[in-house]
Amino acid sequence: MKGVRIADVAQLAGVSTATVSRVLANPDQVRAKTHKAVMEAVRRSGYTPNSAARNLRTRRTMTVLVVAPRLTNPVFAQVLRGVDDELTQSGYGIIVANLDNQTDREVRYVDLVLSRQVDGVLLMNGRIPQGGKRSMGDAGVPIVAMCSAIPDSGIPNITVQDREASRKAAEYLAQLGHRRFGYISGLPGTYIETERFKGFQDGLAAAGYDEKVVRWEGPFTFSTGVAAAQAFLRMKKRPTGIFAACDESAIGFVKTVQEAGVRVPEDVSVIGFDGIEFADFSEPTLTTFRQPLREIGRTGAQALLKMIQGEAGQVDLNVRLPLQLLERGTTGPAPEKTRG
Amino acid sequence: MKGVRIADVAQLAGVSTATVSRVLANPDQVRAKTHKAVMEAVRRSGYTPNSAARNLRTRRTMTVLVVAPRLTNPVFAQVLRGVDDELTQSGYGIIVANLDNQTDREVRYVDLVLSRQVDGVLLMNGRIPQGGKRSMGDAGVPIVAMCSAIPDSGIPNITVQDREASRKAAEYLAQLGHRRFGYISGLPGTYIETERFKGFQDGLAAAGYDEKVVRWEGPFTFSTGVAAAQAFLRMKKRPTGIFAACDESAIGFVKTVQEAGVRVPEDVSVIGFDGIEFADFSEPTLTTFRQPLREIGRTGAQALLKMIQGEAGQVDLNVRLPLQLLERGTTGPAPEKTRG
DNA sequence: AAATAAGATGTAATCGATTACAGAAAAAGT
DNA sequence: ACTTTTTCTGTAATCGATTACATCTTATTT
Repeated sequence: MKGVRIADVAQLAGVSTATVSRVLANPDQVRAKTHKAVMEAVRRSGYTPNSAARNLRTRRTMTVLVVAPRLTNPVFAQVLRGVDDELTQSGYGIIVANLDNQTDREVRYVDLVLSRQVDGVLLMNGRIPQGGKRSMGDAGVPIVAMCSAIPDSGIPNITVQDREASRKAAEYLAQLGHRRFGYISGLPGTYIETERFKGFQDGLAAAGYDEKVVRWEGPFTFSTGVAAAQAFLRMKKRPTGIFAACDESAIGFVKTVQEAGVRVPEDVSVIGFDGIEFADFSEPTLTTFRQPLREIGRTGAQALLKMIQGEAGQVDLNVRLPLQLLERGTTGPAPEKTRG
Repeated sequence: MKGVRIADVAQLAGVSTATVSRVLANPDQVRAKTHKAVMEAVRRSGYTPNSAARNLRTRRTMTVLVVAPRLTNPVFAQVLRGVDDELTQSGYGIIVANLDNQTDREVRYVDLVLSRQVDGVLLMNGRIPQGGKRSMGDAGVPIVAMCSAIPDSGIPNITVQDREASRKAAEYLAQLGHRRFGYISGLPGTYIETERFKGFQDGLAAAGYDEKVVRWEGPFTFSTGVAAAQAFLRMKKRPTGIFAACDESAIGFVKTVQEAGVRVPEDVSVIGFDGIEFADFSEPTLTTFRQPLREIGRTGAQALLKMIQGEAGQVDLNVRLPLQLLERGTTGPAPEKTRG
């Protein structure tokens, strides 16, 4: 309620506001004696700079917006930690936009950016948020995409080798003797989903089994896996090698088929994607690709910081980090009778 | 890069900056004709108000800080959604502080509040963040606590009936015939943890078995459950009724003992706390108390908004929401031989 | 000791929007 | 047509910190 201003501190220390400002921003431009007096006045008055005034004058906010499609998805929560590591260290603050998978939530964050409340934006939602006729890109604020690239946007992106990993998933299943395949998608139409599906198809084609893949669609959630499992259970001739575009779907699938008496991995093998912590605790432990989530966040934040500092030229447009296949409990040899 | 100012719009529309400002803030104070002309100029120029200037002048930021102990914990992510529901509707923005269980991360958010970058604070970490000699409470900014109360602070809090539920957990296990009990704690010393442990003890006392409870300590994580399970497995005379202060620990425990050949719930029963989505997909499905997480968030946000609007008197100091016991797969009758 | 350079500090303009107050225009009343 | 009232609009102060520039000290060189 009080409102201690820089002028109050200046008066208390017997100097000008300019000097107080210097003490706080460039301590070495000021004599030791003055410095001490000012710091004492700051302490006594309990002064904290008003950031609105500072932002107005400096035209910087030292704040970055991070857009997540859904924050309850551990993947994004984890990437966020990496972002936080990096930005905190550089003195930047973070505003998190949780879209909860609803595109109409984008609007308000467009305003946030256009009204210059942030110095940069990190997107994990795979598209440039729009609102009315305005786009987040209009402001000229630096943007970096993480997890998903944004095609034809020219926006630097930090992703993983989705395609390569998905291809490997197909090869791995084929090698275990599986001949009928199922694919549980992520949100249809998204870049990330498309890449993973293509990779899986490529892998099957390379192994010579691309004809036989059943595809179940839905968002990146548990419920998609549950729905896929229900469809699976209704089939007469079931696939035995399943690849899910995210761990949550994979786990939803496993749990649901198990309840119907199908054994994993004896009757059906399942591979997930992401390597969320929870995948270590499903039963059986989920075979999956572990993403370097925290590193994605750190790398993205580093790139953004460079752009904010005007070194956009130094930023790689496409960084693709490798994934690690964790061979665990939900995959095994195909059941004898189904082998090709 | 451009920087369209309100003065530019005013010039374009042939009016004063005051009028432009009015059109945007109080459209009914201005003639229809003028309104139209200004809106047209706004559209043509692509004007968006500079929020730093606005915040400086109005002394409000329309932004709220939400402090979470750990964002990868689905409990807090879920509460955050409820907060978001409410604040977004009222036009407020959200800054999320993810402490990642490290107290030293509090510091920067103290500055954030003291420098008036937010109009209010929602705490989920069970304490008032401190930094240096300053406390987040010093600024006179409205604060509301969620999930955990902050004793002796006078800060309004929205919590659940932790104690009542924990007591019920004890009664439930006792009623199933269990006579030897285990308790997997949350972060020792926290209000929430203390409440849950006390409740569990009370319940055991009421049933007459309070002598026999083993306590394993650790934070609210999977790994605490894993460690508890390892200790459990080393015991000669093992408890059969386990209550965990959070679902993640419960799941970590279940998975780990299962790997060692212990059957759940035949050999040991486990009750969790929280009702995270993941608990629906563990094997067996976790018996737990479901918290109304989103409602906690909404209620907390509503209370904070009232305080911001100067109606602090209208705010209940202690709101305690009920929990729902989900009786599921990880609990069952005590093994015959152990019955008392 | 004087001249010059380097360093520290102060003055005042500036960032961009809001709003109290005054003044102009329109509407209503006589 | 002329006041009076009501409704709009403009002028200019204000929010609080930063910083270019000027001025005044202190240090260095000759």
